[in-house]
Amino acid sequence: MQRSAYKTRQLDLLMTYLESTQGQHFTADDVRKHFEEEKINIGVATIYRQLEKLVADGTLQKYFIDDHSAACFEYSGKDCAHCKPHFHLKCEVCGNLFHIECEELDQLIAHLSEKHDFDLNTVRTVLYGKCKKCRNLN
Amino acid sequence: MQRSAYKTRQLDLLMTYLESTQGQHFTADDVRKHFEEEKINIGVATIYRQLEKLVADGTLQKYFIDDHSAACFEYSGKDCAHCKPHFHLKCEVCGNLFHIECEELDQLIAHLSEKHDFDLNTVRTVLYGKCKKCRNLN
DNA sequence: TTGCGTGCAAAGGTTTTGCATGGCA
DNA sequence: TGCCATGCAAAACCTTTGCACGCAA
Repeated sequence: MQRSAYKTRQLDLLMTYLESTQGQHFTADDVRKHFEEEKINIGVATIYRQLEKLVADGTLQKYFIDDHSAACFEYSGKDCAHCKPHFHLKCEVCGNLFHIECEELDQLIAHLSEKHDFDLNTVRTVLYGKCKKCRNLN
Repeated sequence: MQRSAYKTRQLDLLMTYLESTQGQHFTADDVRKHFEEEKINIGVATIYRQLEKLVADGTLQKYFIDDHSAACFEYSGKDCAHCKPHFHLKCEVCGNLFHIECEELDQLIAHLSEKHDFDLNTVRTVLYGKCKKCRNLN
């Protein structure tokens, strides 16, 4: 699916919001609440539909955290399209998202491709675990 | 949370089913359907409640694949064959899920731990991409 | 004018919860 | 007997869908 063909008021407002998130994750409901606070009426269906399009065209990243809770989105921005492949580490405890880029992971991509015939999608993949701070808590 | 204090008929039946899954993943609905086929009546609530307890006590692992679909469970069992860290590869095209286990990935775990201070949760983490069959389609 | 985007409400699927009953220890 | 487990149905929750209307190009 492509990004919306039409430039609508709603898409404009949504993009402005996305840019304000500064790479932090948010849910569809966060978006809804944001516009509710701003007293701007945008239907939930529109939010879900636009987010889905933005995920499809790579502007947003979508991933899932715990339980059966809401999906998380992250705006990587336009610049990110030109970045080297990098990974996301998500801490299961504090929820922080870390971006890492290193040779070891490039090797992993090559390894998966050569030995397991698998083309890794680094944008979508999120590595879950415990970060430095949280691994030392208990 | 601890495993059930009481040994009930339902828990017994459930454990038997889990052992039959041989480390393959399944959903709560798979369990429900299994007992439906066997003409054994076990309420959905019971299934969810027992699965949750088994996750809490480490007997089951729980992870999430796609979208807003059902959670996946995996029985690691007493048999250590399935206890070893392994990864999930999910093909974004055909939807197949592959379980892989290899030295390269063990190294990745060590690398993340040592260099990035990150304890990877291999069960929860799902690597997305294209499998052998699907990468050759276009 | 064309057809995509929107809003509303209803439906859909998965999981949780309230409450009375059943059953283990 | 005391509590936990169960079953049922309803509710909760997030997300998708149908449909008529609005609006960009």
